[in-house]
Amino acid sequence: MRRKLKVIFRRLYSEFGPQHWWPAEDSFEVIVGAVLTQGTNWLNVEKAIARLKAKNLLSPEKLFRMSSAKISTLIKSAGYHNIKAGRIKEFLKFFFGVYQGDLKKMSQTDHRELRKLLLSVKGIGPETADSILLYALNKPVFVVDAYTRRIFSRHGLIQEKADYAEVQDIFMRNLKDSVRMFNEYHALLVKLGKDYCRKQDPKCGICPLHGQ
DNA sequence: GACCAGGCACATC
DNA sequence: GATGTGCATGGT
Repeated sequence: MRRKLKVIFRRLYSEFGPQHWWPAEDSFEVIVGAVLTQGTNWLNVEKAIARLKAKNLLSPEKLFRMSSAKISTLIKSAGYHNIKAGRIKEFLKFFFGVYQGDLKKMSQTDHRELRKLLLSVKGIGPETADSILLYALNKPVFVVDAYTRRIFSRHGLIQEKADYAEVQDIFMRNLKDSVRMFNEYHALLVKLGKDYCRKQDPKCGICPLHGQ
């Protein structure tokens, strides 16, 4: 598996090149984006982020002071907006309650401990927590998403219903503890997923991993 | 109009 | 513990 994971990475990297993830200007934007993208097309997330930015409201302090109802109207394009507004507020309550809204302070917590804390926030599950850890705070955790599962199960490398921790373990046991590698690998899987491995994509059989 | 998208919590069996 | 369902907009 170790070798296979490396071969797949090299194949994807030579096909698509560096992905420069996460597509955001700063860490807080990553965090908001990580919540907004839950079960949602990234294009719809971008619209919501753009709206927050246009109104100069994409800051921890401003959103912390804002009502959920108000946040909800601003992020409408991202879908599930009532739910997600509440989730953003829940995160901010935790963030200000424990770290006074200071990203540096949060980043100083051991990442395994921080992962547990993030998972205790209602609305933050494993993928969102790991996205925050890896892409906002540069911690060495591998992010598993729907594309990762679909791609690897279609290529016979994992069981279709393998759970999150199981899939994550495969990557983290077999790859070096490298933030840069985890960052790029996940981003490349999403790229492959979007281009070739959507739910009923006829191109799936001719993706760049075919035959690997 | 149908189907899908970078999840998660909660109910029910 | 597994499986199903609600949450919702916008693109293809």
